[in-house]
Amino acid sequence: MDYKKRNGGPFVGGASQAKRGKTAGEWEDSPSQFEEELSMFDEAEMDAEEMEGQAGHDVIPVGDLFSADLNPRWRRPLAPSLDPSSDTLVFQQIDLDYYLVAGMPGQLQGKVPIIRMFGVTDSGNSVCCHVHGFAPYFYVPAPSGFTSSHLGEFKKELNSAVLKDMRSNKDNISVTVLAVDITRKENMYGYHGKRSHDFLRITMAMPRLIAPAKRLLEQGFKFAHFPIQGYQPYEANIDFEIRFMVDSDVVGCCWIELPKGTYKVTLCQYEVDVGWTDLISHPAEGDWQRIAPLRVLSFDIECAGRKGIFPEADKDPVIQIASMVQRQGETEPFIRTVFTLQSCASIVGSQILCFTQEKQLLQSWAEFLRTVDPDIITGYNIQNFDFPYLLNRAAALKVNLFPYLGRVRGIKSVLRDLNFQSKQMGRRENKTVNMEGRVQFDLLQVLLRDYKLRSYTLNAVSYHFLQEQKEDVQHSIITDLQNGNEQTRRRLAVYCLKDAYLPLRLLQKLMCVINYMEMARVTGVPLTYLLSRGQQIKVVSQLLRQAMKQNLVMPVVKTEGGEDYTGATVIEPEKGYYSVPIATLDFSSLYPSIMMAHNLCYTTLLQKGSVEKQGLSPEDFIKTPTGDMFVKSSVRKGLLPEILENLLSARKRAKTELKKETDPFKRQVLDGRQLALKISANSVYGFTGAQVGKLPCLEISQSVTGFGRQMIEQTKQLVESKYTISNGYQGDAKVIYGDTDSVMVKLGVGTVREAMDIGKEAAEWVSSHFTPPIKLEFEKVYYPYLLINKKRYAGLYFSSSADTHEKMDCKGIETVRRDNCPLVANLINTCLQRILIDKDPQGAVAHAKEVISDLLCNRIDISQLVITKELTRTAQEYAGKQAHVELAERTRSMCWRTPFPSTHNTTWSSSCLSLSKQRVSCSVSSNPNTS
DNA sequence: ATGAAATCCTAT
DNA sequence: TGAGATAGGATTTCAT
Repeated sequence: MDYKKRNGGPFVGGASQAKRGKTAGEWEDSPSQFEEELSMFDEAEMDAEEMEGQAGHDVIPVGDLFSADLNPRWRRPLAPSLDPSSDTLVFQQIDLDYYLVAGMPGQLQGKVPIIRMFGVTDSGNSVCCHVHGFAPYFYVPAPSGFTSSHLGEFKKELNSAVLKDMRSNKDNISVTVLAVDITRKENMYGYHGKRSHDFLRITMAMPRLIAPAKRLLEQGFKFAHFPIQGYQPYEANIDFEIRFMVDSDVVGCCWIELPKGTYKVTLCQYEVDVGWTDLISHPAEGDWQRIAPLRVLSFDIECAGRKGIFPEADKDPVIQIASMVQRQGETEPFIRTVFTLQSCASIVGSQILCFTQEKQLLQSWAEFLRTVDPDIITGYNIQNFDFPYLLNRAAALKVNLFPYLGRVRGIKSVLRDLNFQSKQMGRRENKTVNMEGRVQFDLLQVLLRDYKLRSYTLNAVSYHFLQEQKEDVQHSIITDLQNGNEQTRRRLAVYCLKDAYLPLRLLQKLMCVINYMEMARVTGVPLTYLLSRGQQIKVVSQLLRQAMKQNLVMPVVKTEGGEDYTGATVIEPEKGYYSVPIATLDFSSLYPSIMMAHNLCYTTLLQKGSVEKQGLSPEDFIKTPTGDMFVKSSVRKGLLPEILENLLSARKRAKTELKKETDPFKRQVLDGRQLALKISANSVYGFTGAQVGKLPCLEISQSVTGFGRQMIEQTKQLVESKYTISNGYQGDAKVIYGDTDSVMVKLGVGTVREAMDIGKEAAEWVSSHFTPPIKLEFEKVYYPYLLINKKRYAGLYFSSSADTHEKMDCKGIETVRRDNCPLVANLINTCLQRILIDKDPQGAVAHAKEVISDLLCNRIDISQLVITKELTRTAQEYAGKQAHVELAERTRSMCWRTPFPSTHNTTWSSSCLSLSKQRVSCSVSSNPNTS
């Protein structure tokens, strides 16, 4: 039930320590390791391919003009010609949007939406596929007495109401409602005896007309002789892209086939048109799990800022842009270039293009991007810095051909501010740049979403994941390097290249592309949604797909924050130091398995009075611990349990396939898949409890936690009742702690081996008391174990072997918290090691005293105390604020308190852990004068 | 001085 | 116009 990957341990914090700056003159001495790496690429290519008169390390002085023809390798492979009447076209779709065009013949002056899918074929050719004929729609229940004879009147009245509602009608639309049909559907919210009703399916001309039509019908609508009434809308809040994907069974990043004779080619590298019912979507199974050779571009820019001032696009020039391009699945970038302002000495393994005018540099780089035609663009903080800066700079210099960065000719890329806020991530101001057909994969955003780190600077992150760092160039000297000679500019170019290279390496190491693609495939949403939207859309997408099979429709609910509901139980800990093995038993996937075991779903919920109304007998339904009622699966199987079963069985399949698979690339895909499936299963519960959400249902979420509370209590009692001396066991078992889905048990045995054996037996025995698929599993043994408080403990972790511990596991203690400086984390960590590993509490106390005394006597270099109190603050470095660290207060009160009741007055007693009370506090202040 | 409320970040 | 959940410890800030 953890939602986020964790930072490995306390010591990676050192990553934020930059190498000491080199002094001037040291630059030219010896090539850096990175330069050697670059030159290796060059050699590899010299061997691999005949040089096409285009050396990899050329310096090209492009004085005025620039031509993509100079660089044949930038282009995509030549596209074999395609005959729509005899060839099928198969491609992997990676992005999807829609646009409006002047309407079909017969429809005056209106506009219709066309879905546009972008993708890549197996041979690496790009595809832009226009999907015609799909229109947005929503549902309302048909009023009583409604027959097909009323359709015309309803449509006419709604159409004129929507027209009247429009403030202006610039497009001169005359038809807003395209069609109204009667269809049998059932509301998915609540069990009503499987009775379907007449619904009106209202098809609108454009996606943006859905909202006004919905509002008008909701507020009260009158037509023909029917009385004025409000209509409950259904599925009127579904993004058009999702609507299309659900209806045509397309999932994110799946392969699409256009059979021969169904499409036509209109333009260049496979720009095709097809009807929406003609395209074939392949489920991501077997061969269709593969990934096309996507082009991934990573880039970084350098600006010549003024001393101490963060670069401003209207004043400070862009002086270099480094780019690296790699095909997904390959290990090295095949394009490595730097565009520089003024001359620059050559760098083996990369191509340098020098410009005398900044305007030409910018325009040429845009041309370069369009030529390379990347499917995915990455970099570090490109979303909030590089792209906005480039666009603003191009606007300031009036480089009019610059801001066309997408794959659709003529669409200008514009900068917009976007406010994104969620309870999870707080309020975050973001910028966006539209780039049709390309997925922007800003590595900083990925890391902020998926990893909890102490620092998010590129340097720290690279060190953490790659044990590698940036080239050593201080921001403050960039302008000086630019104003020097071609050697100093070369130094800058190497730095810039590395900043483009590191994101590429990280993307590969963390398998971001694969993992995100698998998530898109599993949940059915476009790749871009995964980075720009929250968790809910993924559940909505799955829910709609499952609902459609059963003719169920999803209501639009008004979002209204209500009362919080009760969550999980945390068993009161028996605090203390345990020098005996403690077994830990966990319910695996607790919340998903509760929902499956008890068939909890919107479609099975019995609302007030339903039992009587449906005439249900007590065997037909259950009453949950919170008093809510749901029908059993024998009456109707819920959608959510179905979704969860699919996810978990698919995960099991992926894991068995993973065991068999030997190809490393396919293994990565499978591993990404099983991870995506697990995360997806865990987010279903959160969706039902999200009170400001698309379809909250507190009856479900509070029942889930209610069952959970009951189960953990029962588990405690079962274990303590069976494993007793009177039942022939070595000791009386005692549950000393438990949180949500786990219990820590002192079994009264002396060895890890025994604790494991009894633990396994106990888990199995307890499981038999619960409804499948609920399952309690033995997970690990802690020996010894230090239980400080609720959600705060540490212990040596045994699971695979009874002989050696795998790690020292710390939960909730300062060592894992990022709001402490590393000094405190290190101190506590050392103390814990003394206590748990060396079994020497006096040693721990001695160490703590020593550190404190060193601190008080100024024997500790306070530059060690680089802290990142919160990640937003680190992120601010990108907004230009230099974090200046100072030691505000050396220690607080030096009191030593006894943390445990005197019953535990063992040698442990005066625990060093009380040091957390006197932790060193550092304050971070903004000081622009600091270099 | 003292306690309540707000803030932060973790556990699950 | 888009946002997963609650429990809970430790510390800081604010009000009295």
